[in-house]
Amino acid sequence: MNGRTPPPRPPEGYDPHAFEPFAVTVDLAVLTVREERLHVLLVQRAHEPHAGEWALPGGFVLPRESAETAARRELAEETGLPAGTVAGLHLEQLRTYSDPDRDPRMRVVSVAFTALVPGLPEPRGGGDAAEARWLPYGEHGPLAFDHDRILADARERVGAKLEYTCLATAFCPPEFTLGELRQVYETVWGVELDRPNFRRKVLTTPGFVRPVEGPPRRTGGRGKPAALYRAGEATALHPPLLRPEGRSA
Amino acid sequence: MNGRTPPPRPPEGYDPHAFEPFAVTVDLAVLTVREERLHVLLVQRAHEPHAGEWALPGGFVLPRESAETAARRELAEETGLPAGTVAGLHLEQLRTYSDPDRDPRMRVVSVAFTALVPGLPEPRGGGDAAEARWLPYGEHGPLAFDHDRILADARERVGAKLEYTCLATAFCPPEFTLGELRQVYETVWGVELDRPNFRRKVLTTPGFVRPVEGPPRRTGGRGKPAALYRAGEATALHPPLLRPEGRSA
DNA sequence: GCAAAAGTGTTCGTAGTACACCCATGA
DNA sequence: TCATGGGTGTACTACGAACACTTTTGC
Repeated sequence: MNGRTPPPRPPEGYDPHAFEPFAVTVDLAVLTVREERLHVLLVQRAHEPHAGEWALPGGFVLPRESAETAARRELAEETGLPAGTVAGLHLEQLRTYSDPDRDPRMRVVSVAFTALVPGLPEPRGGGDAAEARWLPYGEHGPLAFDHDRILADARERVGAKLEYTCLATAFCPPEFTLGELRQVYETVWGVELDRPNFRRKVLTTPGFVRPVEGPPRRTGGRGKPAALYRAGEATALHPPLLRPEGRSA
Repeated sequence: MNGRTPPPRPPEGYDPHAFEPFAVTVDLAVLTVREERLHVLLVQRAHEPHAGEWALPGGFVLPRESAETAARRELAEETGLPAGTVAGLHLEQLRTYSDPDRDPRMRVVSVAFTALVPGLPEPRGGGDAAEARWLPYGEHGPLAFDHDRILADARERVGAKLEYTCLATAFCPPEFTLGELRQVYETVWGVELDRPNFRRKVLTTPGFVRPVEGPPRRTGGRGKPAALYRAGEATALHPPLLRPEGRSA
């Protein structure tokens, strides 16, 4: 709670400095879609424990910061993106991991976030990480700490949220084609979607996307140029866009 | 993160005792349905700050506990339910609240949980709370700290989860009628559902409920006795059971 | 012309909606 | 007997699934 006076149940007369304190950190599962594959932003650890292993970016929450603020700050530092850009990114709290033994050094409670980013801003390994890179989801060895678990939770959450929210546009640049949007669903879900039906579904959902007025069109390689759209004002999808397995399972 | 070595970005050479530490607590939004209304378990605070005000039950996470463990322990203490019963209750992490100023005394990060309980085990105000009571959702003044926000988040989450999970059975006793199950949906969503359609939907969803073999029937007052069911093995609802507003909004 | 992707149209089946109606019980 | 809630049946409608077909580009 934080409810009753600090002396809660066990320590009668709670002294903040009395016993080993908790550290609070944030971990970031930063996902993007590139080359028809889901990619994760990972950093290579410079120090023990788990030195040399890949891990999720993140860091300590500062004394006067909320976890959300800390997450955005870390994201900006790790990716090298300008603060203004980071401020607009979709960042969402995933859950908190609090196993007493998840970090061998001390008691660390970590608030995990999921961030969805569009383009492919190649990270510049900044900060204190030895290296930061986009790696295809699953094509990295086991991650440090319990980060495999966090990453799996993030992927599952994102997949589920695509069904009933307009979240997919967070993976796309400001202006995108319906083909690109469909790519997001197909990549995250690992399925193929019927193009005509997907198009109808998206266009008939009020507020999901908004056509860009000027008739600019953009080519995605070869084929007919596609109309451009922007994200609409809606956040929820009613009715939802279920993954194909949902119908059979 | 918990990623790199303790000295993360800011504190060069992280000393756990160097500056004011974080305290980590759990807050519990314990919900139940009784008398066709959604009820919340609240405790009356015994000490400052917010002495005398209602608050969500909860408490500090102990040094060797995970947040989940702490939540179950607190739940058992506050409700007076036997540990075995509490072990089987549906407990789910909601989110973590980390605003630096949410507790005036010190820096407290709280992991909030939602618990869904069936019957009406009248709490015995145990523990250190002055009093613990079930109060109808909304019929309590403003809660202490940011507990109004937590409670609202919990209700919203539960309402949404009823749509695509089998969570509703967590509000019911081990054996229940379809009328009782429908009551859960109607109470949480605040709508009326068509009885015949609800029945079909539930019965045709594989694994949602399982009929109790022996033809025991139970009366819910007057009217025809209803068949009894138990929760099935399924956890997800495919396709979902959308709230009526979902179709029009 | 051919391949590839966008965009339009149509058919079909499933599932949700809105009812009407019968059944079993308590007062 | 009536009120109340359980249980069954049915017609209507909406929406997703599947697929045929046209259009516009690059090679």
